[in-house]
Amino acid sequence: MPKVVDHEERRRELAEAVWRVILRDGLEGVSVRAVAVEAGWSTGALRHYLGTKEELLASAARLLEERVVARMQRRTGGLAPREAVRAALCEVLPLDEERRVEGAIWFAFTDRSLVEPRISEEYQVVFSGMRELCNLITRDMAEMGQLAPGLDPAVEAARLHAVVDGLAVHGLLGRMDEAGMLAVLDAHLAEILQNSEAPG
Amino acid sequence: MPKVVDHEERRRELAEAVWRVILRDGLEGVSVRAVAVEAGWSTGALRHYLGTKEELLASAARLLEERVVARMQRRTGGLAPREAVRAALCEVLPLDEERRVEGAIWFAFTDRSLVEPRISEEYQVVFSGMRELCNLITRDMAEMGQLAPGLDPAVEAARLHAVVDGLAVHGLLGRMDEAGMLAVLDAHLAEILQNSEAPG
Amino acid sequence: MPKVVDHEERRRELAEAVWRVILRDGLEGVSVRAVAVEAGWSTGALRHYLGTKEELLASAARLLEERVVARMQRRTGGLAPREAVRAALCEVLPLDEERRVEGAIWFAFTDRSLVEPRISEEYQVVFSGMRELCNLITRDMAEMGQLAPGLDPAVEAARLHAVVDGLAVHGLLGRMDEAGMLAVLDAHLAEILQNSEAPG
Amino acid sequence: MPKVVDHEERRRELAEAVWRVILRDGLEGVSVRAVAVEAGWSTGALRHYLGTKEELLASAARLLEERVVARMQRRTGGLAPREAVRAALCEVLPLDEERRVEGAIWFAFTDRSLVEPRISEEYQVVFSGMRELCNLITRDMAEMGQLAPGLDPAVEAARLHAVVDGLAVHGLLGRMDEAGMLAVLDAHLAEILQNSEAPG
DNA sequence: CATGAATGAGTGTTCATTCAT
DNA sequence: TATGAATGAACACTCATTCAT
Repeated sequence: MPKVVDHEERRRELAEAVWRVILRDGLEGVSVRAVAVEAGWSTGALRHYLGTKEELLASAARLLEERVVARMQRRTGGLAPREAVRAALCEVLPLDEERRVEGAIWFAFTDRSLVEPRISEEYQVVFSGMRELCNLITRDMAEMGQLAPGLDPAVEAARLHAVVDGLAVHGLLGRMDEAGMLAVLDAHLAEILQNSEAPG
Repeated sequence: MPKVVDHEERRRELAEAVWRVILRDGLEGVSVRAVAVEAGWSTGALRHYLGTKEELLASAARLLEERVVARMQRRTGGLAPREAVRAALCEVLPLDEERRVEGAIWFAFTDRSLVEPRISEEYQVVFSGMRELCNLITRDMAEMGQLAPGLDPAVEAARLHAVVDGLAVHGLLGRMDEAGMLAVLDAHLAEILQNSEAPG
Repeated sequence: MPKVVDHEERRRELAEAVWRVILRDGLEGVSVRAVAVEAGWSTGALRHYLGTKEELLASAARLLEERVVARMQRRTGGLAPREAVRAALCEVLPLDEERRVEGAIWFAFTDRSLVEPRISEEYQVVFSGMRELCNLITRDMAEMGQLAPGLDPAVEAARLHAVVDGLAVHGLLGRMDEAGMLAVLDAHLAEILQNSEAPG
Repeated sequence: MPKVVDHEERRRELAEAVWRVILRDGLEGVSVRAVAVEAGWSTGALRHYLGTKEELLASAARLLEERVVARMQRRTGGLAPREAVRAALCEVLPLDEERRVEGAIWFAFTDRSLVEPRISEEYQVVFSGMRELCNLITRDMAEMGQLAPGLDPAVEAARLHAVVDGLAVHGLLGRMDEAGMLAVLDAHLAEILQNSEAPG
């Protein structure tokens, strides 16, 4: 009877090893060997679960989405709609080391997906997930009467997405500090969202 | 008498070869050899003009800035302020093939500068140039009374920059078409800029 | 189960390949590729056993010391002190093909360690081993009353070392034949060592 | 009419440039380019006088002999025989920076001549010059009755040569300081030379 | 005579990948 | 399943040398 191995579990272990390597040596430092050593495996063993370096990185990308989504749910629970929106968006800004690492990985994949269609497919879920979140936000807010009058929810979703991703890029580049990112985000939310505590 | 060679011209040729390689294989695909082949030179010949790979990439980054700035100047001349603003910003959105190419180069360098401080320094001029443009726009508009009331020019410059770069990323990823980008840009400008023809 | 390989054995194989390359092309001719070809391996395979060129050379230097020491022990066993001294010193003179080869290796490393501190460290054991031998000889002879009167054992050790290394150099250069080297060595030993069979 | 150039003068200029490079970057740092830059010439210009790198180094070797001989003559003039002998021999020991550089070059050529017969020929003059000096010393001293009784002038010349070259090697290796070298040299001279002030 | 542009093989090293065990 | 030995091409960079001008 062959040994039973949980492939999915193994892949997650590997993805986490990839992350640790990225944290330590930067994204350029990711090599099959380095990941194997980090995970405490032999180089050959990786091939059973992740055939190529590309898949290795892709698994790290999948982990990215899982982590961000999980953290969003954890941190927006129980919040009022407006605060939940702000909290959710903050989860994709590089406001601390954890999110900076995620952002660097997000960015690396964004770049790669420009020249590698296969990465692009894998990566689509990340982009679409974020766009969907923005759509939900503007649509729900519109339904709740909290979107500023005259704004098109679809256009606003795209604009919000652009603002957030643009801020993330600038933050990752070290050209914008945490306070700066939050100031812009808050200015933007203030503008597109009605003041909810509107009178009686 | 030795053959006379215009070093600056050669460097430009090389920078263009670097661009072609980046477009084809991504920035990761840029190797000294690949650039030499692309330019039709021998590998050793590169050293006369660009000593290291770093310089090679830096020259490609400089070319980017030169081109965008030149085109902005060409296309905004003679326009009214508000139209000039829109025209200038459009020059960094991937609205046609030429700008898509530039955007891909911009993106590659943005990504790379995240993990390579040296690239980061060389690349700074690109980021700073764009940020400065945004600062000029919001400050001038504020001085002309065309910035919407209650907005902080500095924050708005950062927000505008974020919107534009975010749009560029989404456009480059093929997740947003030209019309979409323009719709968001126009929505944004409409919101932050006063209608100037609003007298008594 | 992976192929089992004796790393130490491999390193010795490699060290011997390094020797052959040094003998053929000089130490300057030692390249990772040349050694790989000489050993009949692929370039990449070397990295399993000897990570860098430095380690490659170091292993060749270690082999030198091992061989000379082993031969000295083998050939001085059972000899009377004075004959043992002569026999030991003869082991570092290029008196036959085997010792000429070793001498060439010794010389190459001596030269190289002049300009490369790292090599120098690795090579120290060779120099120190020989100096220690000379120290032992003069000290023991002094204790046995066989050192010529008025001589300082420490200075004599250094002088003996100089004579032997000088002879080795001249022999390696082909400027001195075996008989010449032995004549000088014997003259030197005759001078510094008392005639032991000198009683009443 | 072609420009008249003193080739010999040029070669000397180059040899001195080679020396400066050796002093600055070590012997490994000698490259055709480095020498050309140091001499203030173009790389191509070297070819007119010194076709290959080998010739470049050979010219530096010739300079070596000239310098040592000139210094010996300068520093032994007017000295009593015994002091002149000591002074002459000191000129080939690495007792100061100038002589250390000479020694390093001497050693490099000694090494090279082991594997490159052509260098060997060029280098012969250096070895033979030194051996001849030693022969002169022991023969003259013997004729003057200052050689210790029972010593064979020819063997003693070879021994003296070996001691001096051995000391030079050890000094160059940094394993023997100036005082140590002089102590050994003096011990050796004391032993082979009669005390001259020993009348009746 | 002299230039310096140009060549292309060479350096040590790293790497993703393959495969016999 | 799992190992790690082995491959060989690729990397940036250096170099002695050639040659058109």
